[in-house]
Amino acid sequence: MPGASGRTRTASAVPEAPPRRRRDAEATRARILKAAAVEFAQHGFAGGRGDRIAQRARSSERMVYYYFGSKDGLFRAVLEGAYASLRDAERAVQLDPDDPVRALEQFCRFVWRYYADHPGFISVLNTENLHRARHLRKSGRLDELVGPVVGLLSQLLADGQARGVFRRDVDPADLYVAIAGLGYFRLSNRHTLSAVLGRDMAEPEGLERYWVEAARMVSGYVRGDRDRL
Amino acid sequence: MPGASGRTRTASAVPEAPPRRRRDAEATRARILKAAAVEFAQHGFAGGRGDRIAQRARSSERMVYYYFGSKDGLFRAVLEGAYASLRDAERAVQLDPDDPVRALEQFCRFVWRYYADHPGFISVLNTENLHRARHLRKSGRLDELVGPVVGLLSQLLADGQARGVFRRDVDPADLYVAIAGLGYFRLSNRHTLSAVLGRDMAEPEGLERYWVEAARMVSGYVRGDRDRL
Amino acid sequence: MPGASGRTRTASAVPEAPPRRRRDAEATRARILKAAAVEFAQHGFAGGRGDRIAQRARSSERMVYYYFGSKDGLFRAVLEGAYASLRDAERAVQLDPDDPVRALEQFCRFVWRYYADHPGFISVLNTENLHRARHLRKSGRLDELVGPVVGLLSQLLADGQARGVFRRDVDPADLYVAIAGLGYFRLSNRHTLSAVLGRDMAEPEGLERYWVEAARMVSGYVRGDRDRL
Amino acid sequence: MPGASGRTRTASAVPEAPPRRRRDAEATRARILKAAAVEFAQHGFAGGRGDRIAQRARSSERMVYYYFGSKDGLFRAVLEGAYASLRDAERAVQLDPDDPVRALEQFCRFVWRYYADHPGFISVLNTENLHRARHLRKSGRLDELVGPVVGLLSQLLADGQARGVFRRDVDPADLYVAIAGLGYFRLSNRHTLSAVLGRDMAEPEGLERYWVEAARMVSGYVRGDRDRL
DNA sequence: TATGAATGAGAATTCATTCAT
DNA sequence: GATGAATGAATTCTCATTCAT
Repeated sequence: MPGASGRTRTASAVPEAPPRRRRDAEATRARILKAAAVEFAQHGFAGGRGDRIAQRARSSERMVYYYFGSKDGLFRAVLEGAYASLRDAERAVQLDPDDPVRALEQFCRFVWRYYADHPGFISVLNTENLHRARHLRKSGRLDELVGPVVGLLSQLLADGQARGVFRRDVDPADLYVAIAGLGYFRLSNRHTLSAVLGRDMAEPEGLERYWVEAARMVSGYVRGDRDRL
Repeated sequence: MPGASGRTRTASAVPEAPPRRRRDAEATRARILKAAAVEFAQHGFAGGRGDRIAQRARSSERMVYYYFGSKDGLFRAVLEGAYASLRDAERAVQLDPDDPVRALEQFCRFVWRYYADHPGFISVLNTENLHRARHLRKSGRLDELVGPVVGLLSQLLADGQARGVFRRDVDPADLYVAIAGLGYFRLSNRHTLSAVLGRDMAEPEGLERYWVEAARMVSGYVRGDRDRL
Repeated sequence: MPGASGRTRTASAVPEAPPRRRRDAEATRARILKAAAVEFAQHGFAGGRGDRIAQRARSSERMVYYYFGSKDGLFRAVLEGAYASLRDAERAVQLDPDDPVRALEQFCRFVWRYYADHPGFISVLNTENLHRARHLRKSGRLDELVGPVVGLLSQLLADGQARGVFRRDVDPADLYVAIAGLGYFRLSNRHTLSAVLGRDMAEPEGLERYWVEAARMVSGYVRGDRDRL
Repeated sequence: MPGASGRTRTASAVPEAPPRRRRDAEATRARILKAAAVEFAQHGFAGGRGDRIAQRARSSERMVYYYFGSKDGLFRAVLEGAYASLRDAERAVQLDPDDPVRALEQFCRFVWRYYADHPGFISVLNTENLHRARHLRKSGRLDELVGPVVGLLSQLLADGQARGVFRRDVDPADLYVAIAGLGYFRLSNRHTLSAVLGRDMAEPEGLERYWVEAARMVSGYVRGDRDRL
């Protein structure tokens, strides 16, 4: 658990240990949220257990309710956190401004790598979809959270179109869904796929090879002047 | 349940006999299985409730245990049923034997339509992945169930390659994953996507438009001689 | 606890011990209901504890939910039982058919004695009124439960009026409320009254003396030709 | 709270001083007490919630404990307030000193109207009786609070007896209980009575009609020389 | 005087499962 | 083959209250 390592009881001489604030509400809340993210990612919403969350957060079940009100409230906070993290990452993406083709590949890579690096994100999204997005719809912070997602891709597309390297009849949202799907499914369903195909879907080399081909697929499609099927 | 139908004693000639006990048992079992499929699809494994299953099956919780032993056993049966249904559908697919390009599109369409027509399949797979495929691995019927999935696509690819219309460096399993992902993700995550993108991801016209483009993407890639990105 | 006395483990020779039926659902249910009546009478609805009920019923909390579904359901059952008991008692009252004045006094005595003999009835009614009769209104068995209450008094009044011994302008329902109030309040509020008046309101002699006067009050009023105040 | 008002330090001459702290404290305390009275009247003691009280008082749960020490202490304060209010109202009653019969009716009317105007009083008394008057007995202010209640009626009775219009064998405490019961029960049990009798027991016209008859009943009884039943 | 953080104990209710016939 | 009764162990959530500043 990152951040948890430095929390020693007696203030040691180690200077980078942050001075534990009074009765550190923020830290307690954050630990609970983090623990909940792990728990829900591992077990889903219905399978997520309050006592395990409390234990992992080195807090009590009571505190979970103190800060988040209910299991639903807690899950909503986890979900919002997941979207907020993605948004923050998106804001930090660097896309080559001079080469739309390269930028598109960078975009794909960013999205796919994000999925690979954040298995909890996938799991929480799947769980939320099982619940027909009811937590998300109750959130109120939706607009704030969703961020640039498609915007980034739209710009990129427009840029490529202006430069004449991308076809003009591509719907940005649909393209986004396609790109996401190419990366998401393989990881989301890696356990059943691995069982069925007899090959570990998350294994780095295989994943890299897949991403290369997937990027080719996307790129070819977006540039794809000639293909009429 | 496939294969279960033939388990009746050779039907006697007496027509006015009341529906045989054996039949009732099979029917009860089938109703429970069906109800469980719906329940697990709607609520996941942990969220699935025995009493609701019993009620929907017009049976009792006791019978659920009588026939399936445990909740895990029941879920496994549901999962096996889901794979068996897909396998049966796959066996029935008709692909144009003379036109690999067309056959590839038919293949994509089949897969995607299957997902659209069987939302429970998606949900149960997601649930099983949350559980790291533990039911599937315990199944024992895996080989029997998985069926031709990739085989079909491999053949198709080989055919197209032999005819010189498909590139030769395509990994069938990876292509399968890509195709599946293109169709799966949009439906699997339709609730969060709909909330975020403000557009119903499962709406028929939008879906059709998306499939057209996705098929183009796949087709272009597989044929895609020239594109080196 | 009536009925509980004979429940010996090994069937003794005592013939009046009812043979404990198989896994006696009816008896278990009845024990829980009885225990709940005591608990709610002592502590009200909110103050009533499931574990105490289970313990007193020599059963488990789980069984409470098995038979009554919820705390509200249990309270409703208790309430219905309370009304049903009153109704049964009312049905059994013997009023002098030849002397309305005497019958009226018998009626009062019956009502008041019922209150004195069933402190739990008073307590449960008070609790239900605190809850604005929400359980009663949800009951569905209301008509069946309420029974002859006012009917009995109406008849009695009509009889006395026909014989010329009762005044004609008496509203039966209002008279019922007055009679009930005269007996109910003293017992319902006996603890605060006892504290304030420094005298035990439920003490038999005092109660008897009070009833005599209260009956005089009612009787004088109903016969009370002359008094115009 | 009576007597609490004079606790400010002798007001300084500085007029532009912000509202004094002491005053704020009193006001907060008063708001909490008021909110608690409403809460306990609505939900009883066990059902009364500290957070709702705090919210209604625009204060915090912490303050409730700050001022009243415990839930029991708070309820005791509410109860004492209820009795104090009744006592104050009793002190202000105007009874016709020249006409005992009229005075008796005025007394009844006062008591009954007080109940009708203070439903919270009834509810809190019922709650306290459920708790066998334990808060009242712990109060210590009992004598101070109970006030003239029966005294007033005793005097009235004595006066009427001296004038020869009231019978001499009436016990004042019992008469008080009878009068109170006549008015109390109808309102205390109005929800169940309304459900059972199908008529709103608190509806003004019906209530007035009832009171007229009840007063007749009391008056006839107290004057009631002749009636020997 | 005031308050945000924290909490142990316990509340109602549910879950998957087994017993006994 | 079928079923009603029963249940131990959670599980979510609440309650009244205290701590630390």
